[in-house]
Amino acid sequence: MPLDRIDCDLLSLLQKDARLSNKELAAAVGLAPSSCLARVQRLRSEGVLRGAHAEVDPQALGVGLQALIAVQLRQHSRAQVKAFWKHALGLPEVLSVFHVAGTHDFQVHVAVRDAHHLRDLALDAFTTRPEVAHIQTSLIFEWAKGQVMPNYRA
Amino acid sequence: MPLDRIDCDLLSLLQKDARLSNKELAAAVGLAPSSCLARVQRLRSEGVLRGAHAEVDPQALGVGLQALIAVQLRQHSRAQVKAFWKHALGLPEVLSVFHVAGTHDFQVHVAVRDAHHLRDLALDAFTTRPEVAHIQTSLIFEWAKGQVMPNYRA
DNA sequence: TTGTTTCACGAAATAAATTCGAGGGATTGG
DNA sequence: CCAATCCCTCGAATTTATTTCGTGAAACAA
Repeated sequence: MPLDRIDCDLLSLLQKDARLSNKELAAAVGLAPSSCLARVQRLRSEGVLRGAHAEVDPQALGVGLQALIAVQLRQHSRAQVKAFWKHALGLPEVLSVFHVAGTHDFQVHVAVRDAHHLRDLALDAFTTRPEVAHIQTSLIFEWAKGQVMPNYRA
Repeated sequence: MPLDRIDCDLLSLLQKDARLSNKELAAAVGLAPSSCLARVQRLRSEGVLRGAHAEVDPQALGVGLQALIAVQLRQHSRAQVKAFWKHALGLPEVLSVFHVAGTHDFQVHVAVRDAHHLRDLALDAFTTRPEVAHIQTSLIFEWAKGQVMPNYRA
């Protein structure tokens, strides 16, 4: 199941705007709506297309500050890694979690109300955890996402 | 323009699954389809809902490796920051860019084919840049996104 | 009270998604 | 070389959803 050029175009278009109608999509890739639909359904059933998520304005939700929190664990046992992973993903303030190799073990992207909230979060949800040895918080000035996942199969 | 409980429910549902039909959405929040549509349209026109993006399987696109590249600039002039920002966002390998305050100036999330590709990217697109003083690359073992942007207005 | 605003509803009109049968190439096997 | 098969496409018909619009009820202000 290789991806041909039309599949790639579909993936690219839907990553930029998942609300494109099947009709618009079909026109954009030069296919009849029924053929286009069949392709998109195939991509979904194969797991290449995993879903779609709406993007909301953080400020409208009262998010005034975002930060990256670098976390170092005390030990690198599988149990501790898993425990922290689950804990972090369960916090409402957490937007995403990276488990990384390097000087730190995790980078956690958080969205908070303000500096006060960030301090409380760091102290209550990170520093006090038994598996956490050390954290280092970096304020985010600006944050942007690339348009699409690169495609190395093209 | 305050967000009431129904607005928040809509935002939450659409962040989890932007492909929900208006009909399903209406049923989920207990509104008639026409009323639900009016709310979603209002949220869009107000800029609270910014759009929707499909999620694709990185492996299906030949992405075998992801990394976080921490970047330190030589100087912290506005010109250098802006230059690097634009450069990074223009690279196809870049998924997102964080401009941060702290020991580093940027964290760049990249998706590459393999270790070779990562080395080439680091050397050709980061280290050789005039405004870059130093980089530190961290392999990503695992990466997960939280479900929704937290809502501090509720 | 009275006027005004806001919001939800449902029916009708419009438009879209989805199903299905059939035809055109290309590849495979005889 | 021919025939059979497969894969993908198309377009019309059907089903389903989106969108528009007029109405009316509740909340609020004067």
